[in-house]
Amino acid sequence: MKTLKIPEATVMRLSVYSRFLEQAEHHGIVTVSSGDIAEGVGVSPAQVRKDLAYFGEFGTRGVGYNVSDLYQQIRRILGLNREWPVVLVGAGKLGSALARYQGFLGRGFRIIGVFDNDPGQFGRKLNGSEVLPISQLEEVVQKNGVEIGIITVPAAAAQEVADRLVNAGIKAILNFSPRVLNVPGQVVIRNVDFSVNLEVLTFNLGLTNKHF
Amino acid sequence: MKTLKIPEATVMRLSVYSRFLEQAEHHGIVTVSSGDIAEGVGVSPAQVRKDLAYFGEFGTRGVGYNVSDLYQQIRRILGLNREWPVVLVGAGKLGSALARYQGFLGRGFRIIGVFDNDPGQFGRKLNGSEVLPISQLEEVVQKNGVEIGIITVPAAAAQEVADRLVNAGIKAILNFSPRVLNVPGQVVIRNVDFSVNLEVLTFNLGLTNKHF
DNA sequence: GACTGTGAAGCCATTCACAGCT
DNA sequence: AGCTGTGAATGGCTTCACAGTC
Repeated sequence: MKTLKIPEATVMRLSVYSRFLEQAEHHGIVTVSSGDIAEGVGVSPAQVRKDLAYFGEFGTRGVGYNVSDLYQQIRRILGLNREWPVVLVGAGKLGSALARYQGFLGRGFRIIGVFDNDPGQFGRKLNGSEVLPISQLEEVVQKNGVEIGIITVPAAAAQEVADRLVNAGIKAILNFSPRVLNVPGQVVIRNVDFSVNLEVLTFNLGLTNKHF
Repeated sequence: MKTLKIPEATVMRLSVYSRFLEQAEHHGIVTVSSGDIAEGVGVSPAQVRKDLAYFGEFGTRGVGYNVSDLYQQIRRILGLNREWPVVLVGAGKLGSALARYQGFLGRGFRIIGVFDNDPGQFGRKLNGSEVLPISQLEEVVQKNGVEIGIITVPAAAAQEVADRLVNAGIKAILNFSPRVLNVPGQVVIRNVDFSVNLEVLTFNLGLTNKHF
């Protein structure tokens, strides 16, 4: 089993390519070149080809790529050729918005449980499932073989929730709280930090005046 | 004006360091070493020192960094030593959640206008401001000198909204829609794409079985 | 003794440029 | 002729290792 390391940037771009291809297929386009994809998503054609080359040869020289073939291949590479059950902890504003977000479903993610520690939230309906007490987290995770958890609790509670998710058997966490979380090495974690993103913007806005 | 290029990863880490320092200050800690910061945010001590070195010498050899000094320095570097008015377009679930998110205020961002094209939304109160028709976007942006816009509309409407923001004079956009946006080169753009983040997780979960 | 600041080395990702196929 | 696949070159970020300072 040769484990060639794939750059994370490549994985993120594959996800974007797959959405581009989904659109292209929807528009009835049969074949695209690396240049078409590149233009559509804002990268270089060489980058597109290199990214794909990590995983095999999907195109035809002189022609390009078959849209639906490549789309399916990338979905398979990303692990999207199945449905992924997801639990979400934190039924506040952001958690509720995510639980109702339709974009996840179309890509194979199904939020099967929303948890909170505020009894006032229990039973609230969110897109099919209802808000459950956090005490039921372990049971739901284990009964459904859930591997992915989303954290949308305030910063102060985030580490405790992460520990609990890991203990319940979760293998990957998407963290929306503005906190650096400690998890065991085998657990995959990604942070989506709104303030960091805004601050990259303000830094760049400031560059015009400053001199570093 | 020497314009040394700063890696974007460095800017993102600075934002994380600043939050770590905010916490440290709050706990009454006076001095920290690069190793302390590194441990707190999960990077190497050398990385912390290199990141800071792009901007000057903020520490004392043999001692470390003064917490509140360094905190203020980083805030200045990121452009956070002022308040930034922000407009948000798209008063759906996610937009409403963001408009109410308290974390922004503490870091100097104030959402002064929320816009939508659905008359059913007009007038709804969101944390002080109310939802306005998109036709008033230009006026609010210009009257308040707004430079930052947040897009939380569905994918199909995102490019049109981006064009409109740029036309109104917006200089930086935080895009939450799952779409690659075309904007003029001088406009800074950052994408926060929930699906891409989840798909990086599923890719990594799949790595255990697959062999690339 | 402890810790910063930094050139040099090492590593990783992107771009180039062209051979190879249709 | 057109476009992919890929080794080689480039560029950029991170780590190393140590001189400099307190």
